[in-house]
Order: sequence, then structure tokens, then C-alpha cells
Amino acid sequence: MDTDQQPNPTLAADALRAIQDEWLWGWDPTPGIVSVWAEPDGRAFVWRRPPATGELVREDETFRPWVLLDRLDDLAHLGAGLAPAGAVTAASPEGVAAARFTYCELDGPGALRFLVTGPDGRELAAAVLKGAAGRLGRRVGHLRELGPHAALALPPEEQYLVATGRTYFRDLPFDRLRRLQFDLETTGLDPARDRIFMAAVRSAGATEVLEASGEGDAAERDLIRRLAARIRAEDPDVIENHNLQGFDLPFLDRRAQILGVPLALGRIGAPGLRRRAARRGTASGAGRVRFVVPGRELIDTLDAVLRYDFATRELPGHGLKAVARHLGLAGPEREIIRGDRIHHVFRTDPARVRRYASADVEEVEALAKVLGGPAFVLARMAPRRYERVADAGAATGVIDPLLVRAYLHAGMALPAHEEGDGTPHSGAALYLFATGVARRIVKADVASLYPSLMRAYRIGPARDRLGALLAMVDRLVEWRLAAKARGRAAPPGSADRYANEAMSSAMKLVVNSAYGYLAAGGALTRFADVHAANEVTRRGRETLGLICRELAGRGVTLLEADTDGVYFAVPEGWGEADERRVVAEVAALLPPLVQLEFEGRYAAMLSHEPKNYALLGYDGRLLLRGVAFRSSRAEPFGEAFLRRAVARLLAGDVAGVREAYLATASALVRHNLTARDVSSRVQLTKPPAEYVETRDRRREAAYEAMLASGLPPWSVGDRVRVYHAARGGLGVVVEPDEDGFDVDASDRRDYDVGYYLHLLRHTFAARLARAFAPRDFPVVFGEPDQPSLFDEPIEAVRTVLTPVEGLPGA
DNA sequence: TCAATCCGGGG
DNA sequence: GTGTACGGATTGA
Repeated sequence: MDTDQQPNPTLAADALRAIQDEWLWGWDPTPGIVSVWAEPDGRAFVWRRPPATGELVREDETFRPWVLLDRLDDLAHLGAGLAPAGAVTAASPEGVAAARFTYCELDGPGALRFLVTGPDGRELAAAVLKGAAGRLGRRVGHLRELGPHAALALPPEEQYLVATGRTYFRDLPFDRLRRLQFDLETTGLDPARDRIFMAAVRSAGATEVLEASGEGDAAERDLIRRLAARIRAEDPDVIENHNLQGFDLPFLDRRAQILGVPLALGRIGAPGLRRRAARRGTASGAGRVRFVVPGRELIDTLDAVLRYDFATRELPGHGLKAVARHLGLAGPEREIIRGDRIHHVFRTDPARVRRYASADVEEVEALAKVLGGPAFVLARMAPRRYERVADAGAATGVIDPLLVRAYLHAGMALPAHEEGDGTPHSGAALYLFATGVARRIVKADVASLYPSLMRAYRIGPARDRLGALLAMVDRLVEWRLAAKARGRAAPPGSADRYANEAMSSAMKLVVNSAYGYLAAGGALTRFADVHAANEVTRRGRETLGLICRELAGRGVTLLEADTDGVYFAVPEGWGEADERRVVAEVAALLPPLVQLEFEGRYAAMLSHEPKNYALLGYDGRLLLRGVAFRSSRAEPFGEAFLRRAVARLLAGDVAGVREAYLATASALVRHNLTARDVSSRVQLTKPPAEYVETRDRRREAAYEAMLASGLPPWSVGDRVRVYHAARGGLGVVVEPDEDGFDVDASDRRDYDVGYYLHLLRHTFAARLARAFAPRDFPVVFGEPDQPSLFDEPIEAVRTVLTPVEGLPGA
């Protein structure tokens, strides 16, 4: 370029954006990669479905394994075997001289500045370790032992993807992937003892159920063989199931081992499942494992569910059935069988179990598509295998690999992980302004507050010399807005709309985790910066304070505010137009990029504790939020009381609240409720022998109840309901199932009335305590037979809204 | 009231 | 060649 010439700003901006897009999406145009398997020896196997045909092709590639080091000293012993690669980078290994190993010093102040490549990753590691051992005067067995400040060595697939700039799924729609779902039905949860007796397999829109033709080893062995053969014949790119890594794969692996069946599930290599270390995965105990299969991506829908619920916090549980029902994926006739009954039912009614298993794989197929979109899009960006992107968090799983690739692509040295300087991280703002009952509620939403503040005030990691994180967040927001617009323009239900919605939620996920990336400890993310993170939260509190002051100044009553939004009550006589006007006025006062939006309006709210409240919609719908109002273990009678009482309360019917309380108390006293109504549901996770061993140290009610019940020993995973019986005992209710097995004395009513009256008042009624003045609480929730002379009549009791003392900032 | 421990999910 | 989940419930002191 002519240095005398003024740079063209538009051209420069376009070039910059092109580079930033390479940071996000890689730069190699190769389309349709569906799986990558690389070996440390520099071989990479790439399976692709070229968009034109969709037919699977395998391409055998080679790459130069590489490692990033903080020093070259350790390789001095190589002599002429190590040569500078000049302009050679990992991205362009051509030009490598005759030397077996080459190096290149990267620019900038980062500690990890020597990019060393070799013909074989193990040889490369061995050379480094030899030198390091000499320098340190001790044996060094693995690059990891040098510490993250001294060496960065990625798994072979990631070395390949970072070096080539390739990513998965370029130009490939989700529906072009060949996906297969399989689900095992077993006689129990313990693969050492229990057997596989059925496997449902779904592929290409068809479900097939495989069954063992008997109960012995031979029949199970044959079933496993047929399952593996079925998978190989379908040759899927992706294998999916719910808790695949936590149950089906470990169970299958173990049974195959015990029975001596080769498990050839991969597209290349020897039979047998391979493992990699991982945090989440198989059943309890040390040494958790993730299974991997060359050429196929193993997708556990449980990961997608956890990721989804992390953002929405709306799922009732994370089990397949609960999630499928919640998301409307379950059919109306969905066969349900309690887990510990499945094998029994199979013996008398195998058709039912076939329907059950078929529904499982069909729901998994739907669930994987509905919740798997973001991971599919993220795999187009990050230099990692699809299955790794799907099971990792966005910060360490996506942002960190993107930054590593960006730095190497730019020829910049990478900062090493660095511990913070001890500055504590100051958390998010959460204000509770008032508790009790309020009417005419408005929720205003602060959209993506933290990333907006990072962008508006250019708050990024201090050591990010490239400015890559902020640049990527900026570009992601642009991509997201464009995808949202395209999605809205596409016909509902179309592949185009699906793709754009997935794109939009993937971008949102990454953008929102940019702050988490800053705030994570230095041990976790490479560019973690507690000062930057604190600056974001400080601006966040400032902004939230401004929003609250400006709202309050316009005559509304603040109830609760956090970084997601603000709840407030408006004066009598205001309509929706007034509510929207106030929100718009305040929104106009905020820093650039920070958006405040009208999100919804409700007739009434019971504010109990931060993040724990009940809302009554203008359509009469009751919404309960927070653990205080919805707990999976809550006793049915208490849950029923709470719903009824809160509904009456928000409808303004205090007498109705008392009626609900009296009715429940009286039902308890008269034993109109069954033991089941007062019981709580628990799952037994320890085998009897283990509990007997530990019960001296730690008594647990559920197991004590089982031991006292005289029932036969339980199996791990059994679910029972336990309750407090009269005279201090414990009782067990075994749920009668649909087949009439286990017909139990479920009509028993020998529960401890005093205990449950106490629970009703102190646990359940207590959640409505903030709705009343302290002196009125006994009027609403007093014992029916002990009316105090000083109590006022129930008709005189009014609900209250009490300001919280000592408000910060407001 | 607090610290320690266990739990999720799968049959 | 991972990511010291994480946030709630329960139990024992």
C-alpha cells in the first residue's frame, strides 16, 4: 500500500469487519463438515455432506500438530531439528523447511508466544517434555504439568480446526444432518447387575423397537449386536438421547464388556467406545467420563435442557417427560410408566413398554431439534467438535476457543491464564423495594443490560490487545438483529425461520455470556478480568438506580428490580397507555444501547422475597415464581392450599384466604386427607446396604421410613412417598401404579396431625405473611377454636404493601 | 442459625 | 486434554 495515501475509512472499516467475521466464523469455505476425528500423528478424518448432494464423503487430511509455548529453551536440545518458520503460522504450514520442527514467534506482549509445530503431536510433546525435565530437574510426564501459563496444547481436532479455519456445518441446514436416537430399556439402573431387554431406535422418521428374545446372557448379547448393527447400517452423523452420556452409553458399554460383545459404533477405528475425561457424565463416583465415537457426534439432550433452563428458569424438572410435556412435544396419548416398574410391565404387557420406548426416542428427536439449534449454530463458529460445543458452557466452550483462534490467526501471542490480584468480584444488583400485595403491576424489561454496557462503555478484558472480545460481541449483536429480521420475514414453521431463530438464540447466548467470561476466575478463562467485570456491575447498578429513580419520580411504586428488569405498581386510574408512556420516557434517558421495554402488565402481585412472588394476570391466570411458591417436593396438600390461598388473596378476597386455611386445617384434623396428600416424594439413591452403613452418621428420613415400613428392600432409583406418622413414626406410601401392582394401604391416614398443622401454618401460610400486618396474621391464619377477643373480624383485614427498610440507592 | 453434604438424570 | 457447575434442600451440631 502506498504510505503517502490517506487510508480510505470505509475500506478500512470493511476490511476490519471481514477480519472480525473470520474471528467468529473461521475463514475456510469448505461446506458441510458433519464430523472431524484427528489423531496426534497429524491425520485428520473429515466427514462432509456437500450441500449440493447431501451424500456423505470422507476426506483424509493431514495437518501439522502444534503447541503454544512461553519459551523455546526447552527445545534447544533439538539443534538443527528446530528451525524458524518465517512467516509460517499454524494456518499456513507450507514453506516449512527441512527441519523436523519449526517455530514462529508471535507478536504482542502475551506470554504464550512461541508457536511450535512438528510432524507428530506425541513427538512434539516428548521433545518439549524432555527439555522441560532437564530445566526443572524432574520428570515431566505431560504438557499439562507445565501449567497453563507455560503451554497450550489443544485436542487434535481443535488443533486441526484452529489451524485450518474450518468449522462444522458451513452452508448445511440442520435437517440435512443424519440423526439417530436410541434409548435403552433395562431391568434397573445398575449395569453390573441389571440387563438391557429393549432398545428403541429412531432414524429417518421411523421408529423400530429391538427386543431381547429371552432373559439370559445370550439374548442380551444378541440384542446388543443387533443394536450396534442397526446404528452402523443407518450410519448417522449424530446420535442423540436424553442423558445419553449419563446412562445409555455407560450402561451399554458395561454390558458389552461383561458379555464380551464388540461395540463397533464408530465410522473408523477399532470397536469399543472411547472415553475422554469430563466433569459431567456417567453415574456418581470419581473419574467421570464422556464417551466418544470416531466419526459421529454424541449429543445428550440433557445438556441442551440444562443450558435452556439456565437462561429461562422455567422448567419444572430436567427429565425427558417433564420437558417434553412442558414444551408441548409430548403426544396426548403419551405412554407413561414409572421407571422402576418398566420391566415388570414388560412381562405382562410388552406392547405398553414398546409404546413407551418409542415415545421416548420420538420426543428426543423433537427435543434435540427444538433446543439444539443454538449448539448447531455455535458449532459453525467455534473451532471445536459439535458435541463439545453442545456440552460446554458458552464462556469456556465457545468464547475462549474463538479468542484463541482469533489471536493465532492474527499472529498475536496469547496471554496465559492469570489469577486475579485478589480484588473481590462485586455481584449483580438486586433490589427489593416492597413486600406484600400490590395492584396494577407493570414489568419493564432491561434487555441484555451487561453486554450493552460493555459495548456502550467499551469495557473489555485489559489483556485483550486485539480487542477481540468486544469486537465479537459487537458483530454478534449485528448478526443477531439481522437473523431476527430474517426469521420474522420467513414463513412460520419453515426451515428458514428455524435456522434464523437458532442463529438469534445462539448469538444471544454468546453475547450474554461475555460478561460471565470476564467475571469467571482467571483459572477458568484466559482473559478473565475482575476489574472489567466490576466496572460492568458498577455501571449496571448505576443504570438500574437511574431507572428506579426516574420511574419513582413519575409516581409509580417500585416493587423489585434486578438486571433483568423492574416490577412496579401504577396509581389507580392509569391505563396501559400511561404505563407504556412512563417506560418509554425513562428508556429515553438511558445510556446508548441500553434498552428498557414494556414487557407485561398484571392485575396484582404478592411480593414475598427477592425473586419469589406471585402474579395474577388480567386474564385470571396465576403465576407463581421462585422456590417459595413452587417446590417439587412440596406436600400435595400444602401446594393445593398455597395455590388456592394466593388466588383468593390476589383476587382481594381475604375471607377466602381464611376459608382456604380453615378448610385445609380441618381436613387435616378430621383425617379427610390421606397419607399420600401429606407425603413428600423422594427418590432413593443409595442401596440399602450403603444406607445401613452410614445411618449412624447421618439419618435420612426417607430411608428410615423404608426400614421401619417392613417393605422389601428397595432398589436404587425407587421413588416413594414418605410422611410423618402419628407418635413420631415415619410412614411410606408406595404409589399404586396403573396396573394395580403394589396396592398399598394408600388410604392410610395415620399421619401426625400436629406436625402437618404446624407445616401448614409455618411453611405454607407463612408465604402469605407479608400480605398482612403482623397483628392480622393470626386473624387470617389463627386456630379456628381459639379466637382471641382482641382480634378484629376477618372482614376488616386489609392486605398491606410494606416498604423494605434501608434501600440502597433509591 | 450455620456448616456440611447430597442432589439433579437415567431404568 | 477438563473447566474446580450451581443453587437448593436436608441434616446434624
